[in-house]
Formats: sequence, structure tokens, C-alpha cells
Amino acid sequence: MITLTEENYIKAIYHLGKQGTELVNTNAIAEAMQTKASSVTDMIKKLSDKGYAVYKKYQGVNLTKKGQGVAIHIIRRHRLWEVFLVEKLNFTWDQVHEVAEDLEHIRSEKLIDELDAFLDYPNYDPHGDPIPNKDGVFKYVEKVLLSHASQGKKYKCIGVKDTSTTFLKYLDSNKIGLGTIIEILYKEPYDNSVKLRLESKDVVVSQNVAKNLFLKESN
Amino acid sequence: MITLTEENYIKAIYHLGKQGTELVNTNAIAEAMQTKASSVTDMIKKLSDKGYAVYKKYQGVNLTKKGQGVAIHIIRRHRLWEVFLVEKLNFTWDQVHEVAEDLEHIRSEKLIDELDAFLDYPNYDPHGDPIPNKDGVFKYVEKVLLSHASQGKKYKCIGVKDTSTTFLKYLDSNKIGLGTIIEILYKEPYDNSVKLRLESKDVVVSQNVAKNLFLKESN
DNA sequence: ATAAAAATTTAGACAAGCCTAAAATATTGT
DNA sequence: ACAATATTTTAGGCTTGTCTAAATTTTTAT
Repeated sequence: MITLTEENYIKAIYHLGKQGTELVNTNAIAEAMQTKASSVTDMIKKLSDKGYAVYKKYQGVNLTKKGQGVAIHIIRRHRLWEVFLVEKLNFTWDQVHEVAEDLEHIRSEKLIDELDAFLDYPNYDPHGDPIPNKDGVFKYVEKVLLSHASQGKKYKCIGVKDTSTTFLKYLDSNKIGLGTIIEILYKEPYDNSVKLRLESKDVVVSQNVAKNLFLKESN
Repeated sequence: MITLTEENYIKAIYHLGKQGTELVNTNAIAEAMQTKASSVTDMIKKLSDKGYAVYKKYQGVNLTKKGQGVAIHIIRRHRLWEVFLVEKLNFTWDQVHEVAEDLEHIRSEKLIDELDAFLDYPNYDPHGDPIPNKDGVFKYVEKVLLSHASQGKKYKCIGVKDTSTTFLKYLDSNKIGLGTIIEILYKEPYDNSVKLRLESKDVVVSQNVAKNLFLKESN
């Protein structure tokens, strides 16, 4: 049996180590889990014993196939619930994360597969992150950060890198959301801010914003 | 803060003691919680310390107003999720309980109130049990056990007392569900079995069944 | 009324997950 | 190269919720 805490550690390792394949160091996990390094050491030993991770003393830890499978299932559940909360229960995209953190730990397979069907098999969550299917396969789409997009071209907003409440609320207040069409009017070399044309108005956003908004080319 | 385990004990005490008002003894709780009497003693002391219950050594325990409030909120969450599972996710009435046991512990108020609205403010769960509203008020309906119903009269099935899988599957296989119209053809004095007329056919059910089916008079 | 039985509580122990403080190992700067 | 610094692990302890075994209290039967 896997505990709730183990699940949360596995998820953290997965996110920190790019699909859990790279070595992740203890302090990074401690930071992510809001706990102390010594507690992390205890837990990664346990995850290693249980076959979810490979632990190399003083080096770091990464996930086994088994551990990655667990992580992907948690992510699937988390993102499906986020879609549900936004599409059916009137949550905004900055309100879903906390509740989904709890919902993601409910492990009924029928529950998740039926929820998936009820939501019509969504491929992306409300922040544009891909939702793995029943078999753990992600459907990726080519995406580019606004900071790397080309002046003069037209794009569609398809995701955010930073999912913090403050960033999402900032986007809301500037009428930027998933699906918004954005034309890059001018990239200011001085401070890397970007002037955009939205449907209704033009806005200038800082480099910070530009580095956290994913776009795809829109003809 | 209240823990998951504390919530489960409070719920058990509530159910065992008729709204938590009657004194409930230690062994009954141990039985319900699938644990040992000594563990129960520890926990009810703690619930008492935290103001959820009143504990009288060697006598038993009952809930305070505060404890009852917690129990009612858990029941509200549990039953709303059951409705969701049946109405939106194709669960049958014998499949919902286990999953709802987990979902009921997610404490977001927005989640539950939005779910309530999404389901159009249901008053009863898939077993006919009343769902308290946001203020903890139950909407009761007059109901009578089939075993106490009158020969010759017509009733509608509005609930079950036993919610076990075996009983619910038995009812399914006999085409009895919530809303089914039942006419009492004959009550057999010998073994207290009852002959019923359903929409499509007549059936005879045992006393055991008759004692676990709630009806209300239908015209 | 009181001995036997049943129910309950106490005492002491254990696993999980966390902590602090100290020790061990790795990394960095010159 | 090696001292200073940063990171990680170990050691020992705490809390929650559980257990077994023993002690205590209540209930039941005669």
C-alpha cells in the first residue's frame, strides 16, 4: 500500500526531475515539500525500499518506471479534477489547485475514468498542462514562451508556466486567458518587455510575464 | 484542526447514537470503526478534550453541538457526492459508498456548495437518505418500512435501510429501486414474507427484505 | 448479595512521519 | 591542494493512532 505522503513525495520528485528521470537533490525536495532535509532522507530511503525510486547517497534520487507510473496517475487525477472544477463548478483557474491537491489522492479507477468521459476526454487542464490518458500517454503540443516568440507574428495563448494566484489574477485583469489571440507588436530590447495586441486593446507586459506564458503560432 | 481519523470517529458516534445525542458505548464504536476498544477510549478522550464530544468514563460518549455540526457536514458531503456519482458518472447505488467515504473528507466549502448547485440541490441521496442543506437542516419525509405497510395499499419505494451491496443488488435483480411503485398484495403471517405487485410482475420478498425497504403512501 | 462474566480503561509498545542537533561528505574558491 | 562552505545523513526524540496484556469497573445470574 502506498500512503498519501509517499504519493506527494513521488509527485514532487517527478516534477523536480523532468518526468522523474533526472537526479533530484534532497534540499530541492525539502523546499518543494515544505519540510526538512532530514525528513526527506528518511522518505527517499523508504521510496527506494518500496521500489518507487533509486536513491544514491549524497547524490540524489530519481523515479523508477513504477514510481513514474504512480506520478503520472496522480497528475492525471489532479488535472482532470481541475477541468471539472472550472467547467462544471464555476471555479476560476486560480482557485482549482488547492482543492485538486486533495482530490488527486482518491484512487478509484472507475471514478477517474468516468470523470474523464464525463468531461469528454480533455487533453489539457485549465492552465494548459497536458492530461495523460488512461495509459499514461501525454498529448504534447508545440509551444513557445512569449519571451521567445517572434515580433510581428500572431499566436494563441495555450498555457502558463507560473500557476500562482497572483500571476493568474494578473492575466485575468489584462484579459489574457487560454485561447486568447495575441499579436506581438514590439519587443523592447532595453528591458525585454513586450507590446501585445489583444482582441480589444494593446498592452505591454514585462519580461517576467513573457517568460511565463506559453503560445503557439496561430497562422 | 480536525484530523481525518477524528472525523471518522465523529461520524460513527453520530450514526450509532441517533444524531449523536444518545450515549454510545465503546465496543459499538470499536465494531463500527474496525478497531480495538482501547483505541476507541484514547480517541474519545481526545474528542472530549477538543470539545466535540462528552465522555463519561465507563458510561459512553455523545456529541456536543459542535461535534454534531461536524458530523452533519460530513454527511452532507458524503451524500452529495453519492448523488454526483450516480447521476453524472454512471455509478450504481451499490458502488457509491466506498468512493464517497473518501470524497466526504475534502473540506472546501466552495466545492460542496457548487456541487450542491450543480446537482440542483438534491434532498435525497441514491439510497433515499436525506441530504442536509448548507445550514445543516434535513428535509425529512414520512416513511414506513415495508414490514409495517398495509395490505392492499399502494406505495412508492423511497429508501433503503440496509445499504449493503448484496441487498442493493438483490433489489436491482428484482427491479425494485427508488421511485418504484409497489402494491401490497398479501402479507403472509406464517413467516412475515410479503407478496408485492410491481409495475411488470408480482414478487414475494422475505421479512428481511421487508424490514429494510422504506415506502411512502402513493395516492 | 455476591461471584462470574462482560465491558472498559490503563500501561506500555510500535510504525509513520516529522523535528533538532551533530556528524559525515561534497563542493567551491583561491 | 585544501580550507571554508554547503549539502546530506545519522542519531535520537516527539506525536498520532494503533496494538496487546493487565487492571478496573459495571452488569448479570443465581
